[in-house]
Amino acid sequence: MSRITNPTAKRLSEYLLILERLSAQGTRTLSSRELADLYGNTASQVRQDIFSLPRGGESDPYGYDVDKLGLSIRHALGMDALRSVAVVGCGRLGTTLALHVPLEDYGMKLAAAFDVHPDIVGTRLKDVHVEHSVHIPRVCRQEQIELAALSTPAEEAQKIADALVHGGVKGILNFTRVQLRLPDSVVAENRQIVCGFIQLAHKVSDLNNDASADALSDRDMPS
Amino acid sequence: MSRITNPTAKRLSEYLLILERLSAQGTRTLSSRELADLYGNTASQVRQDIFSLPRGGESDPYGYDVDKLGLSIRHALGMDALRSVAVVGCGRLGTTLALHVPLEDYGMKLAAAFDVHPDIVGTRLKDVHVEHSVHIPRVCRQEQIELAALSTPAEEAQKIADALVHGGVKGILNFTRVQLRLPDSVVAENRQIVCGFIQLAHKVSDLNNDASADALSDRDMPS
DNA sequence: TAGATTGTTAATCGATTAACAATC
DNA sequence: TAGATTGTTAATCGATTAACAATC
Repeated sequence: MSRITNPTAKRLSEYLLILERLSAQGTRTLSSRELADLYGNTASQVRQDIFSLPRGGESDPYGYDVDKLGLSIRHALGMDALRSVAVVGCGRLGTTLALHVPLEDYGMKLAAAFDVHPDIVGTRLKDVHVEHSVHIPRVCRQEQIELAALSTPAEEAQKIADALVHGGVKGILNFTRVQLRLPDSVVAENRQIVCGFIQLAHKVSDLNNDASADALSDRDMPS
Repeated sequence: MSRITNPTAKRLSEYLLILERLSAQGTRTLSSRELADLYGNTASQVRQDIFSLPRGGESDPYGYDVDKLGLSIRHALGMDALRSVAVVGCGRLGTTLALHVPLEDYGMKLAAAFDVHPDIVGTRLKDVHVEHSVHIPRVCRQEQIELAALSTPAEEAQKIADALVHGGVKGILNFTRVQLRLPDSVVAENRQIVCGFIQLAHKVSDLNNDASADALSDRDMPS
């Protein structure tokens, strides 16, 4: 069914943030070119991405309706559902995830939280009480948890992941620095923050190289 | 120069985490197949990625030396440098970034932190004092900040980004939900956490669709 | 109408996978 | 040696870009 590839899904989720901002500012309509300029890609790619949505965008020579396009994206990306999410590892990062990520706005809700530390177990995070990680399989089944964010120390990560799988969790957003071994029926999305910094640093050096290469070729081949 | 494409750089940074873990566990050597199994891709892709490193891996029919390969990756990704990093927006997320991301292990160091809140300005984060965001341009120049993590509220994000650009910052790791407008000489890497959850949810539905499609075709075409 | 814009197909580009000779 | 493994080139696959008829 959903023939939305991963690169396209990534961009669609980011378009959605842009569309919401525009909508809040009162913009009713925009063209593929305008969205491309805001996002930093090409109008052609924007149209191709929208073309992959089951419902397309809107009308012909007036561009897209901001709100309708947003709804199309939500629908296509499965945000009509209400998926239950657990946060495992309620240290600084886990707490941040639980408190500051607006899951409710995107078809998800925080439905459980786990930790092993006695000072943290029993405290409250938003609408849930932090339970001990030994209860992961039971509570996940009870609450029908579908997705989990993993923000434990590296040492526990694989064991916790195994427990989540036992609990019937289908997707893990992995912030730990270990590569999880999971059955084929469960997907992980890696979000090691340090890798973000590394990739950024590489992009910056790349930019410098390009720039000096350009300068060089400008020198070598005078127009 | 650096003909390392972005997909390859992403994987290399993740290989590096795996290699460090193996090294700590005492593994001295591994083959492209072993790394592929751990990472979840193909041996061919691992070899292709390593082939793109200026220094290759190591020796012939014995696989790669774990530590040397790690060093090669570090070198290729520019971690020999010591890049100065600033965190802007020292709320929960910013504090987490400053305190828990092991920048020092990857050729970076926290060299400045900024916020606008009176209660936060003047406090200490690791080795730096949090300064008021109005001082961003000056302090960034002083401290030669190259990279910044942006974890402010959405409303301030663009203004802060402009200030960072004025301060000579070359790369921004953007955790805010706004798409930054930046000159061509500055790169951004978007890390909106909510998009991570959305993409994970999409992957999960995709998996379900595949599974039911498989079941269907199993039914339709008996072997 | 003329101009702008989409939807969609075709062409190009880049990234992944396959293949295999060389090596130990 | 035989078997395993790399380095590297070639083939395939998928994603991006270009093109353009249809539409208002």
